[in-house]
Amino acid sequence: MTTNLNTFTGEFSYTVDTKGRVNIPAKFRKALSADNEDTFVITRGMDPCVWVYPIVVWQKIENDLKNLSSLSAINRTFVRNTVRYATPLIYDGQGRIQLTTNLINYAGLDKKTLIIGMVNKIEIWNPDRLKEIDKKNMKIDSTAYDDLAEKIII
Amino acid sequence: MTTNLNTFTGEFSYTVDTKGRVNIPAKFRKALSADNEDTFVITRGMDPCVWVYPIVVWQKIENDLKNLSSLSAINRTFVRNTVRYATPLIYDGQGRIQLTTNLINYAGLDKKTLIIGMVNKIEIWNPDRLKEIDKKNMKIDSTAYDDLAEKIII
DNA sequence: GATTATTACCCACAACTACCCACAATCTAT
DNA sequence: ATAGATTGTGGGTAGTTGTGGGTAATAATC
Repeated sequence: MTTNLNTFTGEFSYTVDTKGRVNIPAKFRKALSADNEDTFVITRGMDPCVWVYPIVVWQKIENDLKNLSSLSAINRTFVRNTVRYATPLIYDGQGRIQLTTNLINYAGLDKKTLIIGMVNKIEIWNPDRLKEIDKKNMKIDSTAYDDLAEKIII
Repeated sequence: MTTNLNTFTGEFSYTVDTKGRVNIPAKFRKALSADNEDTFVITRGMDPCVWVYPIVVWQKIENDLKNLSSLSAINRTFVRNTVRYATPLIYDGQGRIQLTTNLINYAGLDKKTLIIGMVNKIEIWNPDRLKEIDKKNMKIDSTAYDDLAEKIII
C-alpha cells in the first residue's frame, strides 16, 4: 500500500453535470478504507465550498456531537448547524456522487469545479470563488501563514 | 552502505519525455529507505521548481497538517495550498516518475532538466530558471549568504 | 389517481494512464 | 580490454477514468 488510507492530496478539475453529479477522483476512491463501504458524507464547508468526509471520519464527529449536553443553547445551535446540511452518499458505478441542490447553491457550483484533497477530507470548489477567498485570507493574515510554513515545511 | 538513507546530494541532467516522465537518478533511488516502498511525493517548491520528498518524510508534514484546527481560515488556506499540488508516485520499472501537467507548467519544465539533491528532498529545475533565480537571490542577499557560510562550513 | 419531476442504474465512448518491451549508452568487474 | 550488468530514453498497447446520455423506478404535485 502506497498512499495512506483516508488521506487525500492533490487537486483535480471536474465538471458537475446537468444532473448535479460530480466524479470523485479515482485516487480518492482508492484511498478510501474498506470500512467506509464506498460512502462519503457531504456537508457545508466553513469556506463557501462542499466538504466531503469518509463516513467513518464523519462518524467520529457525530460521536463528539452526541456527547454535547443539550441543556446549553449554544450546544444545540452548534449541533444543528453541523448536522443539518450533512448527507451520506454512496458513489455510483462510474465513481460519481449526487450533490444536493442546497450544497450546489451554497458553494456556487456551476459546471467547472476544483476538487482538492485536504488530508483527512475533500473540498469541492467553484474555482473562481477559491481564488477570491484565497487572496482575501492571504491579505488579512500573511504573517500567520508564514509562521505556519516555517513550522511545518521541511 | 555508503550513502545516508533519505539523504540526497549531487546534481544530474535528465530529460522530461513527451509523456511527462523524468528519471530519478539511480543514486537517489538507492538512497531511499525501504519503508518508502519506492514512493516519492512531488509538489510545488517555494522556488519555481518541483519538490520531491520521500513519502515517509512527507507523511511527517501531513501529520502536522492534520493537527491544525480547521476553525481558523488561515490554517485552512495553508493546508489547502500545501496539499493541493502534492501527488504520491511510485517510480516505474525504469526508475521514472510521471509528473503532473500542473507541476510541469509551474516549474516551466521543457525537455532538459536539472535534478538537484537538497539533503532531505530533491528539486527538479528548468536549468535556465535556476540560473535566473540564483543570480537574483545572490544580488539581494549576498551578506546573509556569507553569514550562513561562516556558521556552517567547517 | 394521473401527471410530472426526480432519482437510481445502465450503457457508450473518447481521452488518458499504467505497464510492458526495446535499445543505446554507460558503468563494473574480471 | 572485454563481457555483462545497469541506466537513461523512447514508444506500443491494454486497461482505466471522466463524461454524457437513456431508461426504468420512485417520489412529488395537483
